[in-house]
Amino acid sequence: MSHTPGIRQAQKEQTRQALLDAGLRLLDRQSLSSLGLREVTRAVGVTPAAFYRHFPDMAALGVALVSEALGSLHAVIRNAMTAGGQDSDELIDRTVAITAGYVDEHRAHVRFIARERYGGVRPVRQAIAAELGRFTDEVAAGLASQPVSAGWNAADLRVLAGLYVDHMVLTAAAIMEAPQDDRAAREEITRAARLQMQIISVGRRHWDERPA
Amino acid sequence: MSHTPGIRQAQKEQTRQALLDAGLRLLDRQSLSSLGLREVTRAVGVTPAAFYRHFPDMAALGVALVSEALGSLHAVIRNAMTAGGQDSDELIDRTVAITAGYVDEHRAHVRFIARERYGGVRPVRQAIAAELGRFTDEVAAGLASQPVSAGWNAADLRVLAGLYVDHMVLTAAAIMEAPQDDRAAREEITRAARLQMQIISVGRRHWDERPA
DNA sequence: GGACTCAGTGAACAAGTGTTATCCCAAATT
DNA sequence: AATTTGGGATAACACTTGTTCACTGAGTCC
Repeated sequence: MSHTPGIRQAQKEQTRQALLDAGLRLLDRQSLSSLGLREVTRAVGVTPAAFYRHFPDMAALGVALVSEALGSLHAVIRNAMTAGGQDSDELIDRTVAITAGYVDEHRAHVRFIARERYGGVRPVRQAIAAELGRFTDEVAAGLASQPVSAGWNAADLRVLAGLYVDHMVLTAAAIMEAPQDDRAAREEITRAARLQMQIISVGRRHWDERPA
Repeated sequence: MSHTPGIRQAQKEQTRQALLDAGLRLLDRQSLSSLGLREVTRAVGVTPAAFYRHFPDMAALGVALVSEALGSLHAVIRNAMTAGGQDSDELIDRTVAITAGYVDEHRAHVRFIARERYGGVRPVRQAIAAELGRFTDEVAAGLASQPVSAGWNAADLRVLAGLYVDHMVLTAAAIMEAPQDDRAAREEITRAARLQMQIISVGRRHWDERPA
């Protein structure tokens, strides 16, 4: 399908992307449920009616933004988990560093996800939940392939993975909320995030030693 | 101050409360940044101009809702932490049960907090962050008074407390998002929440045994 | 090279919005 | 009993909003 690129499709894709970009930028200071169609088209320099050539409504634009924000993240996660040193602390340090780096490069996307995860637009909430669920599956699969996971069943491993994923999202949100230039605050946040991940990991390693 | 109750103040307080109630109800399907002043006054049956007798703008109403939602929770937390059996699993079960019960009784408030924690209205975000910070302090104080906390310094204990608080908020949000009558889904969520708290608690107990 | 497709235009629509100034009248104060 | 206070009503202000419709003109297809 879509056998011919064509000038036409390229131009359409271009203004579609412009709508997404403008929308994301305008969502800096408000949430999706208050973002107006005219507001977006005005920012792009296009007639309000043109919006309907790309999205049926703002909710659809929001769902497209979810894909844009989270779609490219699967590869990152897989890399981070499978790569390199088995040493737990180093893996944690790297995970937090990757998270922090991702926030710097995709600040607006991170804000959007944090804001709309429990936001006022149902289809967007569902899209985010579905995508985070996929992340959880991938993390669970990664955890399962580690020797420490002996004695864990699949269901419990997914719950553990969910804990990691939620923690990652919260950490990203916290970094994003901190003033961009306040290095001390940022260091404090990443320190806390590392510490929390370490606590969870220790709990995982000593899981079978818990009191009956 | 406010030496006389007076019919006047009582009536004022009454419509103020009506504005808060109507606002909270309307926030079921949208977020604060899209909630209109006229929308709220219409729901109460009052003139738009009357709104200004109680709040300078919608952000102020939002901040008031934060107090209403989280202000009464401090006592609950203190009770839950100090009360009863030292047995860890039982404490966890009770904590999750209390959380679930709270969601049932204050569904709209929980939704509001989850939605606006990273929402589009700065003063509201700050109010929520401040209140959750106070919760974290209280939990940290509670943890400090437990024997298991030997060898933990205050800063790290606060980070651990933050992990518990964030987990509680996420659990409440998850319960709230599940269909109200789907008992299976709800049981699955609370099961996961208990398991996750247990992992964290095991990590805490075995903290000093982690590899150098 | 002529027919067709379709992204974007321009204009009009019926509502909706926050905010202000002025007035009213019951409660509070003296 | 006379005066002041202040919560709420009324009405108007100048905009903004989503959606529709027939249209134009460049890109595509045969």
